[in-house]
Amino acid sequence: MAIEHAILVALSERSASGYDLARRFDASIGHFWRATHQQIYKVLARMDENGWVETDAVKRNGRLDKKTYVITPAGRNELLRWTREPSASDVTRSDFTVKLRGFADASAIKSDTMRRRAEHVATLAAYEESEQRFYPNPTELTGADLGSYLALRGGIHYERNGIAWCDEILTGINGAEN
Amino acid sequence: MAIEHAILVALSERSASGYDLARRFDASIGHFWRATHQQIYKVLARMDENGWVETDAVKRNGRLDKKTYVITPAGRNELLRWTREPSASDVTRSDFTVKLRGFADASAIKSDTMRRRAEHVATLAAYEESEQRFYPNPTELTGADLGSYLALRGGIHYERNGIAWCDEILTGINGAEN
DNA sequence: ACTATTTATGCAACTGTTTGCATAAATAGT
DNA sequence: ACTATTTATGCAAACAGTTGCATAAATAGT
Repeated sequence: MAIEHAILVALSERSASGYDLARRFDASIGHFWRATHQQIYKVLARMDENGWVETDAVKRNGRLDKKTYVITPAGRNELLRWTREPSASDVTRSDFTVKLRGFADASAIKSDTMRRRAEHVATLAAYEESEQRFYPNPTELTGADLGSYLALRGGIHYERNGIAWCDEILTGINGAEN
Repeated sequence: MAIEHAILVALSERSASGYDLARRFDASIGHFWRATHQQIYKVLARMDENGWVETDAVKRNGRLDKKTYVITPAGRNELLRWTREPSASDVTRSDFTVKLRGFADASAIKSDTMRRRAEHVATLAAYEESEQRFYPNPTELTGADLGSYLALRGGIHYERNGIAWCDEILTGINGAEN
């Protein structure tokens, strides 16, 4: 009930092959919804049966056809229907929080926290670069551009928050050592 | 590679039956790892085979035995081994972010955002109450208590961040309407 | 020329998770 | 007394997602 919709959003921005979609999931959409190419191909086939997407398959002698998927009116309709449903609250399945709560090895948690902090810093830098590059005038955005911008802002908030939490964890662990 | 560990953490705090665990997952651990009772029973059986937990089954004539699960030394060992592994970065599968990015219906997104904001406010209030009640002197915490406290702090950060993002989304959408 | 990577698609097997169903005693509410 | 809820466990089917494998042409690097 969900990767379908992520694919519909991607295809509503621009038509793409399964391969293209896999790369777009790796790049931007993957920040909030990861998917492998195998999974994408499987789901695309199902969506084709549902009539949410159409494909113009290009024969390539010997090889499997190259298919570009296009969202259909029925697909846009489904996207709209789903958008109007209240969204389920996202339960972050957090390995790290489980680990922290268990607190089985303080020094291992400390180094893992430092590693994660560095990841957050790197991702934040990438997001902020995108923000500057693609959205220099955020107050003028409308429609899908506004949506993409606000999604990116969510990522920025998320990473900053992650850094602040890591710092608090490190302070807490260091404090307990004395 | 994960619900097992969440159960080990829960059992390291205190032994419990499958039913108890399901309730504890509903209450506190469920904030970062949801699990149904069916899943918990299945995983407990597997963990028993692995020797990570032991059970003292109490015969109850006619009914299924009542089982209390206790973590074994092998279980504690596995918890320690896992704690020392670097944790996978949590990919929040966020329905809402997909929806926001698609931006298929601004007014639906606006009301969904308001609804989510209210949820964040309510959860934050519950977390803050726990914080005051159970951790009045955070600087004095050590070991598992410190871990639980820092996990709770993560939840507080997460909810505050969620509220801030919702506010930004609402400002953005309202701005675009004029 | 040879080699490695990228483009491009997909099946199969496995693991994980959810949903629906079933059972049944104990307890609390009316 | 009757009814509803809570306690307590679990199977089975369906669905979702991951991992491993396979194919093969085009392109880029040495």
